[in-house]
Amino acid sequence: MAQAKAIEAPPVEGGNNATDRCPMIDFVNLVSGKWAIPILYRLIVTGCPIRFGELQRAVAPITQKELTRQLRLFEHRGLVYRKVYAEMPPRVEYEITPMGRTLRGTLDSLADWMRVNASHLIT
Amino acid sequence: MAQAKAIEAPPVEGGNNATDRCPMIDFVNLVSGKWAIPILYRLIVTGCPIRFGELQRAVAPITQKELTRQLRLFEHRGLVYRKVYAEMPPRVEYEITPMGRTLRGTLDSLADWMRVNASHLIT
DNA sequence: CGGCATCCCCGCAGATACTG
DNA sequence: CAGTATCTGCGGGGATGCCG
Repeated sequence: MAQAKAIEAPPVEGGNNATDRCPMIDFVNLVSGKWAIPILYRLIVTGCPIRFGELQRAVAPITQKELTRQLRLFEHRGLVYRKVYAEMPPRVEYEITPMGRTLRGTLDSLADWMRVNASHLIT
Repeated sequence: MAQAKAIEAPPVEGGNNATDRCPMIDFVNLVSGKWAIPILYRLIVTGCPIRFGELQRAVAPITQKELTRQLRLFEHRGLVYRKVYAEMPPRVEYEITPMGRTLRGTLDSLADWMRVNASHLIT
């Protein structure tokens, strides 16, 4: 099931893109960076549209630049919706997409593991 | 470093150590870097001692330097055993620890998600 | 308020060569 | 074969300032 015989990667026909290896590499490429997972997880547990500023406070101390960058990446990859309201002052809301939501179980598991083992790990 | 201020850390009951924030941040700190998760996962699915060279081939195309660095980090954190044989030529074997092994379910889930969704994701 | 633009630092990570 | 040393770059990501 979750086996990965990476070494002798069977030659995939056609111009398969870079996702021919271990799925872990794909995952790291997808959520690389210090803030990607925390942002995603926040959007998932929130579950409803959330404003930029509120999100930033929730994932503090991230900078606006980085939060914007990551959100744009997620939007481009179909993990996050972005909704702009033509108001004054401006309002922008972000929300996890159904596909993004399917990460919930995995990320919960991850968070649980971390909560259990954080105290045993040397920093 | 990423210390800054604990903006609005909700008071957690009991003795509260350095891991007072979102466990996701701890996780990213633990396995930051391009190769950490692939290496760890490889050691987990292998399940038995594996030589340095073989591990490197399995997680190709990682460099020796990076593989050494990550393995040392994992060893220091109690996720990986390191066993040196006084032979000629030298032989060093690495193995996942029981604590590291407990990550299996989480990482399997992660890999499964990636396999399912890789094709839907814009690179 | 959201989000570009700019400047800049530092550490991940690659390439290469050398040692026991 | 495993590991170290050195050089190098690239980009993540922080700080600040301006604009609609």
